[in-house]
Amino acid sequence: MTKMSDVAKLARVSTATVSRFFSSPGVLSQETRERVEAAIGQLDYQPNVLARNLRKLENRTVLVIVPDISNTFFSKILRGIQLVARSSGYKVLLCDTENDVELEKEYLNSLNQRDADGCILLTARLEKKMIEEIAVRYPLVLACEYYPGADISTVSIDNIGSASKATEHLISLGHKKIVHLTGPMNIILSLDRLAGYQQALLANGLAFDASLVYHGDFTYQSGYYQMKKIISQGNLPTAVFAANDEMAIGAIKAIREYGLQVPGDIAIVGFDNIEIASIFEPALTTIAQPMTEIGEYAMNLFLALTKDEKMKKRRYVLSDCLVIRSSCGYFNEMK
Amino acid sequence: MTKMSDVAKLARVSTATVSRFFSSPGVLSQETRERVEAAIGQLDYQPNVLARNLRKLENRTVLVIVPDISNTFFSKILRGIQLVARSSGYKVLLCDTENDVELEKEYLNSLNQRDADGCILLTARLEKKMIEEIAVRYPLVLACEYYPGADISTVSIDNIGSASKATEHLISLGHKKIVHLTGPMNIILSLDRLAGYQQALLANGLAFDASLVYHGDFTYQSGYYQMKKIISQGNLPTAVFAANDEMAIGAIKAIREYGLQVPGDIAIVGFDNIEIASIFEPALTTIAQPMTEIGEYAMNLFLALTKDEKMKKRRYVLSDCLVIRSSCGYFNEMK
DNA sequence: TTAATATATGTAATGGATTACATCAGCTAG
DNA sequence: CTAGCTGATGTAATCCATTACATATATTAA
Repeated sequence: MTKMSDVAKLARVSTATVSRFFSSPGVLSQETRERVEAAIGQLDYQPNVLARNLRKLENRTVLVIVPDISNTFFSKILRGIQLVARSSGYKVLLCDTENDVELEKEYLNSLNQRDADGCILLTARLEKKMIEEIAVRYPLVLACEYYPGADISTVSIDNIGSASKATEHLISLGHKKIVHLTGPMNIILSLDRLAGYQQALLANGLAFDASLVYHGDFTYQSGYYQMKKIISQGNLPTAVFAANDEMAIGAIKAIREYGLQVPGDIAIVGFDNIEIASIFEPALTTIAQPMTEIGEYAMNLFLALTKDEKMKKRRYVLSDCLVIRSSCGYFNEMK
Repeated sequence: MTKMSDVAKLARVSTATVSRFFSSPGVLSQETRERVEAAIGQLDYQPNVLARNLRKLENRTVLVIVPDISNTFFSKILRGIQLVARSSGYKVLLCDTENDVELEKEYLNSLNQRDADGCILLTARLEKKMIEEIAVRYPLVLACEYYPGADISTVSIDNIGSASKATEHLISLGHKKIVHLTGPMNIILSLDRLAGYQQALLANGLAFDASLVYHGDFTYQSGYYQMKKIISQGNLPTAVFAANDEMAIGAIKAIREYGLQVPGDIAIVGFDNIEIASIFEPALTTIAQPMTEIGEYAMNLFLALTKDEKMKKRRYVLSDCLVIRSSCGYFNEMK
């Protein structure tokens, strides 16, 4: 493998000059620059990143911790991260935790070995204190989720507001008995969506009934089984607000298995607007999160933290929107 | 950040000894080992991977080039790769090309800068010759796809055989006019599935009719639009074999929009068995690929190549199976 | 003309772990 | 008692690019 000294020798300059050719070509005289360029071309030289990394004590890599890559919601965010990463010469180290908190911890520890310069977390199940400590030592950005009151850079949407918006949509269609299918209750995002649901009920003079809240874990399966449970208990709601699209789709499947119609018998609203939401039948009314954009913001925040150690932490709240399709009968009502 | 020499000083040994504590603790005397261990604990020392990488000229990283992470088929394979990677101390550098061949080339080039020790390709759109050249210099594994006649380690299923199996299933149900929705025709996998389709027709005395072959690109959208085209042309088939599940689902959506039934009017078989295949209605009959396993095999092959430069290239063909659900009316026929 | 400044390039230390080789103590065999 | 070996540890070169500092030359100001 050709190294810098080979290029230097061929171009009759020092390695310092070759190095400058890459980092600040402007300072070289035109003649030298051309000689170095020719030597590089002739030897097909490419700098060894390993050596550069050691010298600079950085490695232009961002650890991205994802709870579940097979969820398209996260993979779209990843795509946004990667987009920005690539254009600024950063690499993306993928860590799929499969929802395992221990793995999350393990991967975060690899920061100490300098496997990456910092990280972007798409999940936040570890104790706040632990994350805060890491954020002091390394650039760290939280996307989608957040820790209330923590001094950590964050990108997300207003989960409370949008959950409320989704619920109000159902209320505006005349629904009074609305079930909420939550995500895992150990993450803030699920709590926020539940809070938004409650808020919408109260704002519209409906009583909050804890027995209408069922807990899922964001998988199709949990939506399916929780919905079966609801139906088999016989206390049928007229609408369901699911905390994500997967669960909404699982719920629809369960409803259909009991010979009921969506939205005829039960209306459904989801959350996230993953691709299948528009393709599934009935097409899902849902809250559209700007997934790629969340990823882009997260990576940009990360880069900012990298450059400016003492940067004040920022919290971005991106706007989402309610996408009305057919799963809650809006169009039927309009007829 | 504590370094090895700090530990060495505290333990009153040389850095060589500390290094040996990690690489071959057995050679140290028990007393030394304990002293070093204590010093490490006291200073909370973790070796700097950057330095180790430079010295060893490796970085325990595998580049994984994925055509589309938001396709759950690929994300499951990624999961398999990551599983094995983690247990053998390797990191996964993610490169989503979004089906862009230029990006594929760009990412592969980063091997020359030692960003990774080698790579696993889940796509193979570049010229065979180029890939072969890279495979000579770095460990390289192809998963899912392959280049005919190339000396490259590969993991895949028998696409011809399974496409044939899928088509024969339709034939066995009495279908004679079967449309095939292909993937992009510049990849071998699509060609193989087409070949399997033809093979099944011929083996069963049905003529191959090129006008029944429509080209998609593995997206929902392409399945949807191609199917609309087919129907609007009026020359209706009784069955469709789609080269992947996304297109199959898109096709079903189109069929329904024309007021037709699946499987009543048109039966459908997909390919891959992504998660939504079992949840969608009608649930999709499809070829189940062992996705996680493909990933695991690929990573294991990669590791083998890493250890043994001169290893003979291997080609693994994993077994798949036809999962019969309701999209082609098998169960109806049984009644 | 000389001092001061700008421009271009080189010298060599540096980042932190790894490892070939050297050393030394203690032991065994002849 | 000595040559030869084993086991434990140290010394120092090495991986390769970066960069603070030094040097040399050309240019400008006074």
